[in-house]
Amino acid sequence: MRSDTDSSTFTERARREQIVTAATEVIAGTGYGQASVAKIAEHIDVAKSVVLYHFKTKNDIIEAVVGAVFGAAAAAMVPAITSAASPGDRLAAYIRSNVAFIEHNRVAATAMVEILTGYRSPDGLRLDQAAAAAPPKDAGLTALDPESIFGDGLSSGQFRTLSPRFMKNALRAALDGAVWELVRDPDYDVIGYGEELVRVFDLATRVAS
Amino acid sequence: MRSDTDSSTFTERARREQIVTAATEVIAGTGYGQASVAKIAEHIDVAKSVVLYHFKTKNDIIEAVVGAVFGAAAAAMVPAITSAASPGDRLAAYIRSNVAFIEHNRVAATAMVEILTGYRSPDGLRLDQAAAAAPPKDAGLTALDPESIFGDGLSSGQFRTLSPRFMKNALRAALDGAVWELVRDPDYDVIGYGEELVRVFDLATRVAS
Amino acid sequence: MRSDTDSSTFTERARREQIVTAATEVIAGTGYGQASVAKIAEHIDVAKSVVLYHFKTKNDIIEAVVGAVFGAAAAAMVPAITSAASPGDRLAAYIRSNVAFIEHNRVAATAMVEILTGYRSPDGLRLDQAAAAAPPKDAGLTALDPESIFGDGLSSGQFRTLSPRFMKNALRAALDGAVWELVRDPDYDVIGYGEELVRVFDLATRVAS
Amino acid sequence: MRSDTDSSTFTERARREQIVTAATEVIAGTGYGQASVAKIAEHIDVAKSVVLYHFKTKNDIIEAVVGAVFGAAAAAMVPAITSAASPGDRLAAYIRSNVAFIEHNRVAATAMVEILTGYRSPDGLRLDQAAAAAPPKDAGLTALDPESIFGDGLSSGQFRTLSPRFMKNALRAALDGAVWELVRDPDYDVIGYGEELVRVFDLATRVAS
DNA sequence: AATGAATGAGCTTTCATTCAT
DNA sequence: CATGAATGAAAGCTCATTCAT
Repeated sequence: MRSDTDSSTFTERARREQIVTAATEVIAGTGYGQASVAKIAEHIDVAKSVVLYHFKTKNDIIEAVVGAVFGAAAAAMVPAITSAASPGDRLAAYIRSNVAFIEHNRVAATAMVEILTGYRSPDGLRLDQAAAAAPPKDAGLTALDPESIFGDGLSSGQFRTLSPRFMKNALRAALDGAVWELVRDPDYDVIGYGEELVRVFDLATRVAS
Repeated sequence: MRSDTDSSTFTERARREQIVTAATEVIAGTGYGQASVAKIAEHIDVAKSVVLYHFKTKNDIIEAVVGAVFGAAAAAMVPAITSAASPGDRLAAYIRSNVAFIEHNRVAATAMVEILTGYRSPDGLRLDQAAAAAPPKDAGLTALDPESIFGDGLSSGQFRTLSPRFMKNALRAALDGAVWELVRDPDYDVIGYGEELVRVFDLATRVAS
Repeated sequence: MRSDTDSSTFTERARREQIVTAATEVIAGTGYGQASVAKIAEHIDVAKSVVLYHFKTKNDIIEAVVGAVFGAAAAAMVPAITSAASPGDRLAAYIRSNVAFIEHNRVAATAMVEILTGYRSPDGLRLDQAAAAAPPKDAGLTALDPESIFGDGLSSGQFRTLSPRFMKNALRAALDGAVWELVRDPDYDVIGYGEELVRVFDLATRVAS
Repeated sequence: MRSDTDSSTFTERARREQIVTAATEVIAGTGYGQASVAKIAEHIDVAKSVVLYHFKTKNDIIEAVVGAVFGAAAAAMVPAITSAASPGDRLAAYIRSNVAFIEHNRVAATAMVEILTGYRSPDGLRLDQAAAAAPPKDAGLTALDPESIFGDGLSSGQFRTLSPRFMKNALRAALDGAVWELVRDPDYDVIGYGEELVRVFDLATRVAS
């Protein structure tokens, strides 16, 4: 259980992955507050200690889950977004790739939102607040901040006069809301919802004709 | 120890109200997960038993908080909404009255979203899922379901062709998102955010000219 | 379980006393390291939670034990010491009252020494190191510091030239050693040992004739 | 994995020695209670299993540490003591060689007292109690029992009438106390303390003139 | 109406030890 | 020889809930 980066066995990596998956499923299934190390262990039928052998603290597990989901989301979304030319196309690509990710990764997406709303660091901070004090993220992630898309559209005159921050907040909330809706109704048409969002934000950003 | 509305003395009602207020503040302050009965009791400097004497279980407290906040929101929003004539005006009134409520009832609004995301019934259900199986709500609350506004606008031809459910989901998510943003940044301009939302949904519902 | 000073019920005080006694016995019997909250509770046949209901943390229990034993020791020793006139008499009174206390409070004395050697604060400090940073103790306790006795004898010329600190260290170690010896051999003649110590320190402090 | 002395390769012996040293340092540094097998292994950057491969149980490690320290102390003290002619000289040599050992082997001495006060065998016995039931020690160690020195001085009339056992207890306690003092204050003048002890025990054993 | 006391279930975490490789 | 993996036992602690007064 070295914490060095390279010295991980195959078995080790497999177990970690298994635990992260289990944690994701338990969090998505029972909510962040109810997800205990014991439940995660039970989920894959190993002793509680096995989980803590591979992760040391519950927090480490959560961080691993967040990293995995965020990484997967970025991998799925960034290419789609960066290949779009205009801010309008980028916005549509952002929305479509995000709902596509949600549709194809329901459990992961649900776990993510659960963590985002339920997690508190020992100091009482939320995940995003705790992350705000973190080192500068890698450049690719800028593509994942819709505020920059709205900013680009505004400064290039391709969007109407709008507040990038407000628009970004509304968009992120609407997208995260898709996950909650999916939890309520497993047959929810997330893709259709996404298309409606594309239309809404297209109409809402256009310059008056 | 009646939870029914009748047969309650004045003292009884006062205490319950006090406890509900305390619970609201504690939940908003520390998050749903960290809000224990003990902390609520401590907040108003009474014994833990006093709280459970008046409410029997923690879930009862939560439900009372939800009822109180929901009632207050309805009282603030319904008049504004029903006094608007067209669907477009009703939509704007809905948004404006909602952000106004959030702005003037930060604590209550925060507690509400905390509960919405953090609460699970003994069977693992969320509050909204649990409420879905509840008796039909009173008629006035229909005004509070934005889906009907979008439906009206659609059928009367005053709105473009759109999906009332998707639009409602997007709007509710955007409005709930304002609360999270307020939690992150106490100086967040919720009213300004609401005005941007009014614009967005106006542009996004208009029939093409 | 108010933490206010006065508002303690009779039952409350009785239980606390019972728990402190139990803790003292368990510590003396099994050593500080082995004394768990569970063992203390089991010792008086109550649930573990009962103990933590009355004391909140294990540390609080230890502090209560230390306070009780130290208080009892002070009550037994201070009068004897202060009623002695000369430094020589005070020294003898110190030794005799201390071994008498040990003889009549074997369990408490053992627990005390166990704590003194085994306890570590969360920061890794020993009890005496942690206490060193505490507010000035009450005046009566000065009598309990043998260093002052040696200092008085030295400055008044009634003792030979000696190092008060070294003498105090030797004396305290010799007295604490009596407790360890008593643990090894329950029939150990502590009083006799004390008399030999009185002789040793009399001979070792006299001015050369 | 032999714990016997024979049939051990060079590597084997080297590892055992390394582990014993590590254990000594960890115990001295963090206290007996906090010294885990994991910490010992980490201290020399090997896997926990390596430690337990060479020692089988934690108790075995402790015993090895005790044996090593005791052996080193004996090697340092016995020659000095046996080369002294009279009981009085032997006593002084005993004290001086002991404090010298402490001064030059702070870590080992600290570990020793930590173990002496903190260790309990599986049956709850202390190390000395457990050792009491052990086979007769080798002859050289008699020199290390100060009781024999006091006994000799008494029977040869070179010491005043005294109780060899009480005197031995007082002396051992005073010497062990030096280690605690050194832990509290790394600058403590152990040698000076030893000289004071030599004086004290000289004055306290002399026949009245 | 109020509350002190008690309790069991559950939480995260540490640890010595076993075992297969 | 060495080690990664697994595990049960136990630790300190929190909490909702029950009960007698």
